[in-house]
Amino acid sequence: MKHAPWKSPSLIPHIRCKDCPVRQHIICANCGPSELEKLDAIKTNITFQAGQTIVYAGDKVEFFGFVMRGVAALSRNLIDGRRQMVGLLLPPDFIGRLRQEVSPFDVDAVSEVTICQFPKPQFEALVLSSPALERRLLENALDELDAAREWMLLLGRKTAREKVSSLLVLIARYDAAMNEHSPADGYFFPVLLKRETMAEYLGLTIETVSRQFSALKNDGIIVLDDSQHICVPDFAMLLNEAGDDSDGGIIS
Amino acid sequence: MKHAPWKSPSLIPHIRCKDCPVRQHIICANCGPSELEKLDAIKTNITFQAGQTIVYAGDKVEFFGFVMRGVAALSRNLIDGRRQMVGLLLPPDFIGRLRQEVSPFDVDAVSEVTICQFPKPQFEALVLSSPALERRLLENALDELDAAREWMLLLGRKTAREKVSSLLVLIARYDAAMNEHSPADGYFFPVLLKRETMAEYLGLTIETVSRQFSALKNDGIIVLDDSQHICVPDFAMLLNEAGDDSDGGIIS
DNA sequence: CGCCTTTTTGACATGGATCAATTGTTGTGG
DNA sequence: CCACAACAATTGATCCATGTCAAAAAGGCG
Repeated sequence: MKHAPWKSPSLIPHIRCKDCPVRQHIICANCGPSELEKLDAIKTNITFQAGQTIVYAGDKVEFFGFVMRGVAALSRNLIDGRRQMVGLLLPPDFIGRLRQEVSPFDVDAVSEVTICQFPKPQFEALVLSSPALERRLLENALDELDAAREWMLLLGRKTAREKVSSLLVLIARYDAAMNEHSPADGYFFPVLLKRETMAEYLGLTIETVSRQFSALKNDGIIVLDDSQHICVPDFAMLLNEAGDDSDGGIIS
Repeated sequence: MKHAPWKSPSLIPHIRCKDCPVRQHIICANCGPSELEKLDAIKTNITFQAGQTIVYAGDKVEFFGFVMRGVAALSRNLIDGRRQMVGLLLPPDFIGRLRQEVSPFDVDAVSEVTICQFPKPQFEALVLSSPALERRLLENALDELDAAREWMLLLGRKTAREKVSSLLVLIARYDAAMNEHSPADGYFFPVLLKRETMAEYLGLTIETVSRQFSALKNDGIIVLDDSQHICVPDFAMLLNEAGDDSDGGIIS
């Protein structure tokens, strides 16, 4: 992930804000036409390939951006190279930190990612002048905080089997939400992440993740087509393996 | 913690906003005298004893509050009673969630805690009318998010010894900050948390926490007076045990 | 002093990490 | 279409950090 062969990110044709595919869900949702014009004037669209690093931990971050498409991840390292993913960024999450010079995380593209970015000073000015924008940022931050805390429970207390099951539930739900329904029995979906990425997210090793997949398969909880496509015959069984308290909130 | 003997929380004499000890650091920092009057009219001060639960997970939360004094904690449970602390609340952190009915966490008092609370509807109206207040909330949320992510690295990848060392660094820094300086060699401080609470925070068992204290003591990293008071002869040594990347951000 | 809670320590079990080998997959050039 | 290289995933054998169970010490307090 961190050392993928270098390709430069590609500047893609400018997408006008009024034509933005995710505008309804992003910060600019409440902007009027004149504000959209202003945004258009200062933004840039960039696409990164899976595996590319968008920001290195310790880098000075000169921009502020939104994930428009794809999945990005925040990760931190310990001295000896141990690595933990600490956040997933899905549209319309934001990259960058108000009033903070350097990034405390690596930010990298898990899948192909398109971001919409703004020069930091101009974006900060924008935030000051738009309470609606600020409200958006606050709600996004609170959602991410809830997700982070959910994940702390997983990292601190769940077994490997529960961790892997929880991740599958998360992915299934996200995939279903993309298609505007809920995951049901027999649900079939692609996992998109490779074992290494899952391991970084779950605080496990690749080998343990793989073993848990095999175990869940043997126990009939999941059916593996190839290693990236999964069918869940009985969704309640999978949920049960995830170990969550029944009244627990929705994951992410 | 969860089953401490019941005492009712005490309503304490109303502290006027203009006399509030932490006002500079709290959301009301930017309010003028007239706004303070308004706040005074709707707020309540309550104190909880160490071990009392302020909010139970799943409860409907009717108020929105700020920690004025003491330490509170957010925790989540798995079905079988495994328990993980997912956040520490120190002044001026807030309790409650905009636009969210029920609490996903237990909130309980680690030490004696005084909170300043507002009825939810009125507080939400206040937020709508005050961009400064909203800005405060956003910054607080982003700080908590950073802290949560730092902790995810600890939970997912650190060894027991690194976890305990990290916690000691965190506490020493907090204690030092309270006294307006930085922890130096020979720094002496009280830990305030009992082993059980540390274990819940670190994703460990009580026994493992205790063993790591003994090990750190034997290795001369710390000197234990009684089990709650610690001296760090060489702070750099302790930092080294915490395993953080040198360029890593400040914890919490 | 005796009761209760907290902490420490010991003996042992085990889940997941580590090290290593094998198999499967994808892409490339002949 | 095959051969080969690079990568991804699985599986096996072994080790060790941490959990578990149990008992002993150390405080705190009426």
